[in-house]
Amino acid sequence: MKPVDCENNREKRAAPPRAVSAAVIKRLPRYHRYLGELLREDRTRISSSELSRRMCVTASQIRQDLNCFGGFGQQGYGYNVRYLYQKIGELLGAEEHYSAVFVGLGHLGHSLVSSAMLERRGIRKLAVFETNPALIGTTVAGIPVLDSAEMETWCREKRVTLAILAVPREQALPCAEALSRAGVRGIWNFSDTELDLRIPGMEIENMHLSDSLLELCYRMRRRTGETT
Amino acid sequence: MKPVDCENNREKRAAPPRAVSAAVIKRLPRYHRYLGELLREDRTRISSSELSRRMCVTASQIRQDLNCFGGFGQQGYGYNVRYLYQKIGELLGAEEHYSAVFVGLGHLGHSLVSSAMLERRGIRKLAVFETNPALIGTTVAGIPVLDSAEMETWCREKRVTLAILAVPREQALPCAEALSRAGVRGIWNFSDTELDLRIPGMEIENMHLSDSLLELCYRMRRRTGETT
DNA sequence: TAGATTGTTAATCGATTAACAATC
DNA sequence: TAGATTGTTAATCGATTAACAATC
Repeated sequence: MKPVDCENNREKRAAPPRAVSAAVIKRLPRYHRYLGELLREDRTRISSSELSRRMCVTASQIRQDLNCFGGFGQQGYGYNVRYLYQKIGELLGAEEHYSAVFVGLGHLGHSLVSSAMLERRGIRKLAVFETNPALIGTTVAGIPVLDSAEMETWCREKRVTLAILAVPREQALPCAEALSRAGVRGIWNFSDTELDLRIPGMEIENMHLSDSLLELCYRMRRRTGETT
Repeated sequence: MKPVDCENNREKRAAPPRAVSAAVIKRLPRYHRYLGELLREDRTRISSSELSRRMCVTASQIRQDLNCFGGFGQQGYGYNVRYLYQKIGELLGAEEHYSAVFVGLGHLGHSLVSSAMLERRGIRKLAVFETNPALIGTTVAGIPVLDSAEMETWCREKRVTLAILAVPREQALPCAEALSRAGVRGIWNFSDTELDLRIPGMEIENMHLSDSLLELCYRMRRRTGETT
């Protein structure tokens, strides 16, 4: 596609600085992780080539990726570790202070509620929703367990933006729809089904544990096969 | 790279039927999941075009992907659901009956031990390893909790092939190395660090929960940004 | 200034899609 | 046989890598 040379064009470019591909976005958290490590090692600067060796990617790719978001580096010097970490963190919305609820308190749900990861990302854990009456009214890791029946109204009132979904497959879609109606904007989905395409306007990240395990099994088998 | 036309070439081709790309492999579990769904709906046959509509991919891609492993379909008919499900299941090693151990009994480790997913894939859960003396000697979901100090010897003796790693970051690498020495062939890694490149000869599948969460946060922020 | 290293454009590579001949 | 749909080759597209001019 050739750039049409009308005046508006310049404006358009400014707002969304050209669409960033999904491949690049998927790599951002990894950059963030490695920069965090460098920070812990008290490194102040790093070049794309040194980082590339650490991360086992090409230096070209690092420079190309980072440049999607603007010039974070400095010619002849490299990248300032703290600054770059900070910038990527901002891109990732690590400092947005989202409000989150959990849906489903099985083993997995329980462990996610108890995890410190969300706070570390500045996410507030407001409540857990469950259908089991034996659990409603209790607290888990200091978070109140509420009745799923109240979920939609409650989330709308509290302006919840993020939900962590760990319910059985059958309940996943109805739950997601209720969350969508309540104005929730993102779902981190641990239920073993896909919601992606069925709920327009909702950002969904599917954590398919079993897909991941199957992929591992495939690679293990393939490797054995090689020796045969 | 041009194929060198020596006699050996033919033989080489036969054994690994041409390398299958990582992109294709990553898609296999998803095909398996959708076929499982069709099976539950008692569908006997499906065409690539109908499946493509369901899965929101192109029919071309489906046919191309499946053909990496041989002709599973039939011209003019499509694919037999049960047969295809079975075949992909075999590819994924769903029926290999691997022996697995768990390492680390934090919240996440606990929920993984308690999950029924592994049995469903025909994987045997043999033991959990922990350093906390208060937990050693107990059982979780019927699985004995053993002392991590015994891990290497124990795994070698029992010919463990798969380990599920859910330990703090610092312990991840030493654990993985011990497992490698014990002859374990694959690690499903839930610790927040990468092992990939440091342990040759071991298949590793990293489940980076926090990377996944960060990616979701990025997309949520981006979407809000669009409206601005 | 000279050396280093980025930002960015051009070349390469691989993956996806389209097209169609083979065949059930 | 005619219709449908795969298997497979060719065309397109996008992502990665290489190269180098800009510049700190």
